[in-house]
Amino acid sequence: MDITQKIKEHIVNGELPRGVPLRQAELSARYGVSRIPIRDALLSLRAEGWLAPHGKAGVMIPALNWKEAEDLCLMRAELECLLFEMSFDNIQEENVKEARGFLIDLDHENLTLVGRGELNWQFHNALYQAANRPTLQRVVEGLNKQAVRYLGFQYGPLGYRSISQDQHEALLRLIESKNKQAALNHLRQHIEQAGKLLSEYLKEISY
Amino acid sequence: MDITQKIKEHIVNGELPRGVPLRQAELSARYGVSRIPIRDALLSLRAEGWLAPHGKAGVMIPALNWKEAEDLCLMRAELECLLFEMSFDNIQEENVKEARGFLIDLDHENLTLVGRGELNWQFHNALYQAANRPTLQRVVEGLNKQAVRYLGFQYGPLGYRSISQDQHEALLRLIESKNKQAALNHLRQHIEQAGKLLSEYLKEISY
DNA sequence: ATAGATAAAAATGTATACAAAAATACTTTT
DNA sequence: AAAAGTATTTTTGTATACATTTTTATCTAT
Repeated sequence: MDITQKIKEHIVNGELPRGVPLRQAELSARYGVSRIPIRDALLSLRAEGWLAPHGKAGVMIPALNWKEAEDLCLMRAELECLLFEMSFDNIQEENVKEARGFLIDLDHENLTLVGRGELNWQFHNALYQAANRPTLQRVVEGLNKQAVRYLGFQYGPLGYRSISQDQHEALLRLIESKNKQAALNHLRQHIEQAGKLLSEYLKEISY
Repeated sequence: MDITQKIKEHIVNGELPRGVPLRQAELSARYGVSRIPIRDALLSLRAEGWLAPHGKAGVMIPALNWKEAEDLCLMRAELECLLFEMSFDNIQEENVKEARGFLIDLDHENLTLVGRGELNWQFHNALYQAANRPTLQRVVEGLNKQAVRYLGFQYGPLGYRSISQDQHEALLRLIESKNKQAALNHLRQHIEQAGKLLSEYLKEISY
């Protein structure tokens, strides 16, 4: 397994400390590799928004906050709906079938949070494939992968898992019935609702 | 000057070859540093969309294409308007003054393309500062910096420079007169027009 | 005591050397 | 002549060692 993925996992499940600088030498020892691949991982993670600068040269795990959660969901709502609209008329049975496959995988227990986040993205992505818009798709992918950092809350205290699954299934049925406008609205609501739930919760616990 | 910036400069002005794999050893010799900082730069540039994978391990400079240009402008239009709206009511005189400063800098000749792109972003960013939305701002920054790759066309064959400057000045005046809706519309048009011009042009020359 | 300057330490950045993987050239076979 | 397999070369990935920068601790002056 790739070091970058391991570090992500340890960020979401709290095995790595927030707010304090992550030291390359420590990580190097922890993961049993030299500092070079660690540096590569830190560079990538910083570019993806998983790490923030600490001081002049160090990095740290940034605190989760409602504003970021809200921004990520706002952006997802705007861009994913745009992408979904571009895709809708070209979606094939095969795409829906693929998406349903990921939905089944998501029902399994013992998945890591990052793994669950990955499947969640692959479900959505299966529906965007038909848009044939690589750049838009890549940015949306980035947003989804950043949102994974908040999955611990959504699946933990917020018990969002079954709601999410139901909405996903409903979305697939709207696609199959070729109801474009309803599907678009549903997707937007799906994303916005998750965002609201999450940011409200984060606002509460930070007081 | 940072290696990453140098490579960006050489990508936009065509000093580095498109489509073929960039070899770390070559770049290492060219820029007079070891392969480690080169690898760091390539990793960052790939994360920012300046480089694409080539084969299993290499990277290359991707071809410019109308679809990407269009996507970048579509995303900028959606997200920047959102950010600008959040910012508008809190924009201070000082912000406008700062923005005007960047506008003056942009009028100078002998600027590199990347430098010009940087100033262009700083102009826009000065107006978004008041939104206090770091995450949204960071993503918008990423989009703007990717768009720099296309600046060679906009400022070259399309002669977009003076049009852009005029629109920037007009935008500032709309802000000063506190005409929110007009300012929002103007910003959206400013971005969408640039996008259309660019993608139409790219479609033409590729046939 | 506190602020600033200076020295020690710890951490990051870079170079070189080696290992692993990938791409290429070359056979061999059909 | 084309395809598949193998050997060779090239290229990337990683470890170790060293240089530079940054941070922390200590000391001095007010």
